[in-house]
Amino acid sequence: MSSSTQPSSRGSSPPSGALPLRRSQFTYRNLSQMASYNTSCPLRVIAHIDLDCFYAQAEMVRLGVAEDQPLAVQQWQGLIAVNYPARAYGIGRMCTVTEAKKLCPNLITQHVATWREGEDKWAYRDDAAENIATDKVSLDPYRLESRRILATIKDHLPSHMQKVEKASIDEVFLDLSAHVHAVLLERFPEIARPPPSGDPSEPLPMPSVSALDWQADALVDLDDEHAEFDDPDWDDVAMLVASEIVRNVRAAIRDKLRYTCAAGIARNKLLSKLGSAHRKPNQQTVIRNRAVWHFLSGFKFTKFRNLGGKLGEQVSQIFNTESVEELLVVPIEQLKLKLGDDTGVWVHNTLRGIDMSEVSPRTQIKSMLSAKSFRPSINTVDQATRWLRIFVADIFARLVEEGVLENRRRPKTINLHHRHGVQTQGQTRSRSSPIPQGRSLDEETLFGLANTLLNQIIQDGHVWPCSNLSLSVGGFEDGISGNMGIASFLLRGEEAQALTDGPRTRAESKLKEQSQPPEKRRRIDDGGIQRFLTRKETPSPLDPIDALAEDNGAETSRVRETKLDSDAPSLPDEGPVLQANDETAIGGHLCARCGACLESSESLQSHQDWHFAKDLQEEEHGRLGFGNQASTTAASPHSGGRRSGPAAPKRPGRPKKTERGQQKLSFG
DNA sequence: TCTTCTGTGCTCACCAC
DNA sequence: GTGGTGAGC
Ligand SMILES: Nc1ncnc2c1ncn2[C@@H]1O[C@H](COP(=O)(O)OP(=O)(O)OP(=O)(O)O)[C@@H](O)[C@H]1O
Repeated sequence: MSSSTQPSSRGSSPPSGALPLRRSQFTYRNLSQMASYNTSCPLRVIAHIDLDCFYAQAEMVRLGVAEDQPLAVQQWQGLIAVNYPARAYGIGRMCTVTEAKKLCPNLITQHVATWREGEDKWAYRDDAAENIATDKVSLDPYRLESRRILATIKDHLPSHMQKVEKASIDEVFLDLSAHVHAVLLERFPEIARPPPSGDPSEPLPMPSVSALDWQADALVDLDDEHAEFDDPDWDDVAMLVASEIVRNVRAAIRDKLRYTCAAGIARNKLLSKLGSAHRKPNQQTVIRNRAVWHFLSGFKFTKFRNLGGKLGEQVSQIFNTESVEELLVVPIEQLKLKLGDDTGVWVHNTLRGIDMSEVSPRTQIKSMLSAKSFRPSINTVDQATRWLRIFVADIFARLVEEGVLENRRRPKTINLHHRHGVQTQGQTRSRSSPIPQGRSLDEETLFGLANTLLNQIIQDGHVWPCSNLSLSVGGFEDGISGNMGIASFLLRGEEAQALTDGPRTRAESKLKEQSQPPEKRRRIDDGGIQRFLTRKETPSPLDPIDALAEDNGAETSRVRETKLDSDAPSLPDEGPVLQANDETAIGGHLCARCGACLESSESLQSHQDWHFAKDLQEEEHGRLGFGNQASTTAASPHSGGRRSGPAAPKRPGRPKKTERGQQKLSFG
């Protein structure tokens, strides 16, 4: 149990006993894997940043109230966010406004902004709570603040190393591996040189430091008895560098925007997220690899991502425990037997803190929804139509804020959801339609489409009473595809970033983990290879990347099959990934530049365009302070894409990905 | 304090068809 | 591609 992720094996197995000096457990290859964001790199460093009581802070900033002023954000009669000073009074999300005020008479309860019929903009209104029947909540102030915060975070990372995933309105993941790699090479010239033997599998020398100075607010989790006896190895140093970066990012957020946040730094998303929740507010937690087991063993596994719902419930029922420690003794065969192969392996890995999921460099939204619950229900077409106007105003304003009108990135579909009946029960129905792409998109067009959808729903009958309506638009991601001239590669900001990181992003989306209900049995199979080879989601420049990602089978199989190691601290990963045999076996089109195999000549062309754009970008940015040439390879598809494998254990049961994973297995 | 709790208002991902 | 569900913030 403990031993698998324990550093117990740390330092005990230098590959070559003949070396005179103590060597790192990591190799030169491991080090260079950082530069390419390889998900199985044992030196990978991921950060999770979570804003403290976000909506409450947003209101504090907007209103300019003192830091220690208790404040809660009100939505109708409930509280949706409570700041820490107010929590000290025992006020929580469950409280009603009245209860909360009783607990703390000094409490500010700020109602969220609302839309109101006849007004052309959302506004903060004193009488919002009494107008639940006519007002519609607007969460836009928080979305706008979220964007400023995201921009500040990005601004504090080197322009070509902004691997940032917006995980929710107030959370981001950062893959700091390449950034940390660059810093390491600068600070430790001895590892910037090539391996003396010329063999990348040679162990690195140990870091030339004997103790690491973890700053006061970087909270290092305690290790068990033996841990601190070992000198720091490169993974510890990498975490330390990352914690400095994160501390600086947090300082920028605080100094420029006046927001505080919690952060977790660890080797993957799973652990960094648990880390950020561990000490709040306004603190950061580092979970060094050697501390992983100790850190996890105290948890209930139901706190882990994807185990908080039905799957977690199922697991705790079957094994009669919610304790990580107790479940760790269950053999993988047993987990596979009871949960299915994929889910069993996924649970086994997750319990050990193993998570190879990618930080997807995505910060743009994919859909937008505007909704209203009716209490009491509404009963006429006229009422519904008037709500549609408000939804459209809301959505249109948000589209404008997104810059959708300027960009070519516009939604492709519009969807109306309807709930029939009273309260939260009742069946739901929805109708969607394409948004015409020829002409410019305006509010009236959207309203017309929404009305058409409403009429369709009405025609199907059983409409009234209606307890909920929502309008959404989606399909944004296709906007950047289309025909790809060179010009379309010369995008700024995030779109350019998306292109740059595309390979890895796409790789992730294939094999990464997904969330899924245990019940859905995944079929291993069938559509397998064909589907794998022919899949075409978006004809975008990202595609080549997909192709690049395809060849990670070997790694995938290795991981899935047990050894928790590649993501485990004790075993630096050797990646089997060097050969391109999978691709050639598939019979694709090879890129002369990086050896990637593309699905078609068209994909190859796009891929080559990508290289071109990437070159331009690098030229523009110039070389950053790398100690050597590593930066060239850092973001290039060859290293990153091919090697980086979604060795991720796939998530619980989901079939589609599972299929792909299975495919990969058959390849590997 | 903690998504062990409410309800509402979101966003994303997956699945069958 | 369309419509339904689940999970999380
Ligand atoms: N079920 C929900 N319904 C509506 N809004 C929610 C819900 N859960 C979370 N939110 C909103 O999303 C924001 C982020 O949620 P999160 O879970 O991170 O808690 P938080 O309020 O930021 O507090 P913490 O400091 O514990 O992170 C919150 O401020 C909150 O208002």
